[in-house]
Amino acid sequence: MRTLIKHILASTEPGDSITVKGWVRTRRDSKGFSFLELNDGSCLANLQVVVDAGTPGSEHITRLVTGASAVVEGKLVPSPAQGQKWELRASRVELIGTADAAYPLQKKGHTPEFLRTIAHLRPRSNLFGAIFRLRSRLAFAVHQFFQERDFVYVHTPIITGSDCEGAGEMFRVTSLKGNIDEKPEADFFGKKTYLTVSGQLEGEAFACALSNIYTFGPTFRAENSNTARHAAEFWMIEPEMAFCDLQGDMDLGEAFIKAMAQHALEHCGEDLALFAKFVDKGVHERLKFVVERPFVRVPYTEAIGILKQSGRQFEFPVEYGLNLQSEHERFLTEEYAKSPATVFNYPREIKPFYMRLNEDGKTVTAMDILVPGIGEVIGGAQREERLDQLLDNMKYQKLNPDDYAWYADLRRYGTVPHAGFGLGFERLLMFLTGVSNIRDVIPFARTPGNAEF
RNA sequence: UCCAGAGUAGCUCAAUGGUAGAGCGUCCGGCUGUUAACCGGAAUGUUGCAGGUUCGAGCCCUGCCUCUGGAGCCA
Repeated sequence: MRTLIKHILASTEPGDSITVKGWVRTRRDSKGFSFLELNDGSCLANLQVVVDAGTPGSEHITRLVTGASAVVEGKLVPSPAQGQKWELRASRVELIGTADAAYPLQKKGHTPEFLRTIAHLRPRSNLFGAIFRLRSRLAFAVHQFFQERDFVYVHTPIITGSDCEGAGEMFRVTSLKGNIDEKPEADFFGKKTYLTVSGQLEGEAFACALSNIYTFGPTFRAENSNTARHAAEFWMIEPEMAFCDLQGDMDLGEAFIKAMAQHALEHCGEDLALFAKFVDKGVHERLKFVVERPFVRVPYTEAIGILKQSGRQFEFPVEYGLNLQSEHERFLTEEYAKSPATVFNYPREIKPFYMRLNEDGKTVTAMDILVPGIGEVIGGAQREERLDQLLDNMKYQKLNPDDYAWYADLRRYGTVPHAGFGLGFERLLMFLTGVSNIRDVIPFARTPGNAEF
């Protein structure tokens, strides 16, 4: 039976007849025997295997090169040399698949840019193995966080028929050939359909029945964004809470980010250490800081005042009614707050129709959580639960109420105050790892002009 | 989409307008309980693509492509 290397390395005592299966990272030959470094992806560390000349299978030792796959049986013994606690003394080696001289991964470090061009092989590198193990672990943490709080996981549709959610450009889904706009009624769904840009509206429907829900799934934006923080396909987490206001929403967002940082520190130590070494020296301090310190909360109007009085020359103007630019967000979180910052109560005119109008008639119950280095990771709001006001908001934003009839029904029948937010999973991962390009925290990135693999 | 920078060996990078190189990797040999081992030797190029200037272009000019950083849009 196969044992994963992470379990072998965690052993407290030696063992007989252990079987490992994995890929050779490097081989060092000595007179009469060889060292193999075997990795199976279960952890960052390799297992050192000692293969004596004459061991069954060792006749193929020269083909057990970097990148080759192998099965090894042997005894786990304490290593007599420095550098590792355990080593496997092989009693049998089986070459499964060799790798020729063209195998592109060297023992030396590669740049993430180069590894991106071989996305099918990069999970075999230390860095990307670590990133994707952490991604998996954090996906688990997301579910754990919400399930422990009695949130119900809702699978919102990926194909959607509403063409005006206002969250960005959408990808068209069609089975038509030729001119796809000519007869939408002849299309597969009998109307124009798109890949979802957000599960929020559907999430609200379920929150208005199951109380607390969350979604966690792929989301698509057809925007021609060419930055290190945008992808055309990304994973979004969207909780929605019935009987909840903006305060509760901000509390949840803050608790969530803290919980994710805490989880990474507790469960991803070995991989975090690699990020600290090669990606971001301060990753541990940053995560601890986020866990320990309360986030700073600033109303939008106050944020504008802070920016104006900062004495700082900004490239973009700071004025009430204008969106905060990257440079403004960066100042607020990195220099003013020196911690994550939550900005709330934004002007009505720069936010979508579904956000709740405040008593002042000018601002809405929106909130953004900004983190140092990344900018916005959470955008959320208390939703407008008053039917009349919702319809008024649609008119204000020049939207057609017919397109949102079912959404308005949620206010027509048993409406409740409710709130939620959206969080980009990849941006969270960037924050937790220090990795600066979104293409490097998603297995196969989809960006403008790039759908390789 | 806009601004800036960069494309040279498998990778990371050198190369006054004048014969295209190094380190690593690869291959061959040696040495060693080794640790991104070490020592010696060898092979490896349409200098991103297409034009232009010049006696001569990796280098200068024009267009295109790709990548990187920043910006916008956002998560």
